[in-house]
Order: sequence, then structure tokens, then C-alpha cells
Amino acid sequence: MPELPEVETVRRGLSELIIGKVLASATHDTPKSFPNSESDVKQFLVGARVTAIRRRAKVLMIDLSTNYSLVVHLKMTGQLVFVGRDTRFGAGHPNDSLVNTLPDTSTRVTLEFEDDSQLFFNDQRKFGWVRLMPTLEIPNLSFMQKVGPEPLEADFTPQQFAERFKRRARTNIKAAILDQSVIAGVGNIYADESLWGAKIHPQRLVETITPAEFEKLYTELRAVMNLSIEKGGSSNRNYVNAEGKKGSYMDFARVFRREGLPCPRCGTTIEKLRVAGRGTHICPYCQTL
DNA sequence: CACTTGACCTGTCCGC
DNA sequence: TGCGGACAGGTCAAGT
Repeated sequence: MPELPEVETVRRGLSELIIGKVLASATHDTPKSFPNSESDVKQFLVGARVTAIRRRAKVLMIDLSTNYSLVVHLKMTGQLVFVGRDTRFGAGHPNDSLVNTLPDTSTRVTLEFEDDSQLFFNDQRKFGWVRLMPTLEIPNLSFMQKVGPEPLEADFTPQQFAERFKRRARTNIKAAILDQSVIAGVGNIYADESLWGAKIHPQRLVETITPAEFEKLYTELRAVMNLSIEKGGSSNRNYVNAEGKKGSYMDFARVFRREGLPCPRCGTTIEKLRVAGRGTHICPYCQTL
């Protein structure tokens, strides 16, 4: 999916678009995408007002006035796209947005508001889900119990960052940084980008990383994620924001999906390898074992 | 427990 | 063109 910057971009967009709106209905195609019963929808969603939109790691929470929340995980190809009443009834919308063609074959859940606007959950690969549950029970989800700290929080220090990796001392740094129980929200793009920034080879064993290297990795990770949020996230293929538009971080990526191109730092040709089961991009000169 | 691999799905791209 | 296989931004469950 969508990693932390993409989910945060969706959160900010949705906050502008749907807070205060009242839900009228929810429909879905498969229970895998939306497991709740009709009766749950009727009792806790229909007539409920959207009060807040929150994010933890890569999970979004749309809080409702019924003290229930729509919890959303976009996984690899999920999208949450808002279609306003005017667009829906034919007033049109810029051509660089998805909204003119929704719903489509990837639409899994359709939420309608009382003002006739809509929110679509699209997910080509069906890994993602939307789930209606009591707001107070969200922290009890097993994912929430084990997820690590938010890396962009102001009070998150380099010392805390390094400390979190001790639990994964004997694996490679790429597997560890992708582990959501170590640090929240890092996925394949920002793992590669930050490791390149810190000049750390992704297959280095965690126990061999020096304190100075951890500090550099902390700084680089925060920098690439903050830059990506500023650019509206990365749109490799499927990702779009709440208005159906792509983000531009990929224009600024330095190694991710740039195999065969020169390293922006030294000019050496960027290579692609497989680490922790994921496609991994490195500069073989800047990042060595 | 820590670590690795395969499974979950659909679509697209690349080589023959 | 057609077909098969690899691969895609993420987690889980199962295996060692």
C-alpha cells in the first residue's frame, strides 16, 4: 500500500472533505472487504456523523458520532476516493482524477452520505479491508497492540529509534525496518530510500549497524517521509489521494524503481536485488556489506 | 521467541 | 499476438 506518507495524505484529504457529513448507506461486494452485517450498518453507520479521521501506522480510522469507527487498511492497492454531489451528477471534474469513472471494477465498498456525495473504497487485489467497530475497541486489535512508535512524532528520538531494533538483532536491516512492530508505517519505498540516504546496505545485519548509522538512518527516514507527505505521496501505480489524484514523490525518488539509472550521489548504476522477499534498490558503491 | 517463506488476489509486463 | 511466469506500495499464518 500506501505507506505512512500516502495514508497520511489520504487522511488529510478526507478530513477536508467528509468531516461533519452524515452517512446514509454502505454497500459492498465481498465480505472480505467489509465483514460487517446489515444490522451493524443500520445501527451504527446509517445516520452517523463523521467526527474525526485518524491514522496509526498505515491504518486509517474514520470516527463516527455513534462511537463506532470505520477502520481501513489499504494494503497494496486500496484507495479511498471521495466523489462530491456535483461531480456525481455530471458537473464534471478535471481529467487527471479518477472520480469521473467511479465506481469501477475495483470498487469494493461504497459509502453514501445524506448530501448525495460518496466515498469509494477501491481495491484491485482485495487484500485491504474496511471494518466497522466500536471506537474504544480499536486499541485492542492485535495489530494495534504490537505496532511500534510513529516515526514522525516530534518527541520520537534517535535513541528510541535505535533501541527499537534490538528485538531484531540477527536479521537484516531491511527486514527490520519493514517490521511494523519495530517502527510504524515504513514500507518498501521509504525503506529503500532511507537506506540509500544513510549509505547502509539493506542486507547488513542489524547487530552490525553502528549508533552513528542508526542516527543517520533516523534522520533520512524522517526526511524522505516528510518530503513525500509534502509531495502528496508516491504513485507507483495504484495509489491516489482522496480526490482521486496521484502523488509526485516518485519524481523525487533516488533509488526506488530506478535500477539501471545513475546514483544521484556518485553516478554508479543503481541495481535491483531481492531482500526480505521484496524488490530492493541500492547503489552498489554507496551501500556495501 | 526470532526468523523466513508462502499465501492471500488481480493485473501488467516481459521474454519466448 | 499468445502464453507462462515473475512481479507489484502489506500483512499473516505457518514453517524451521
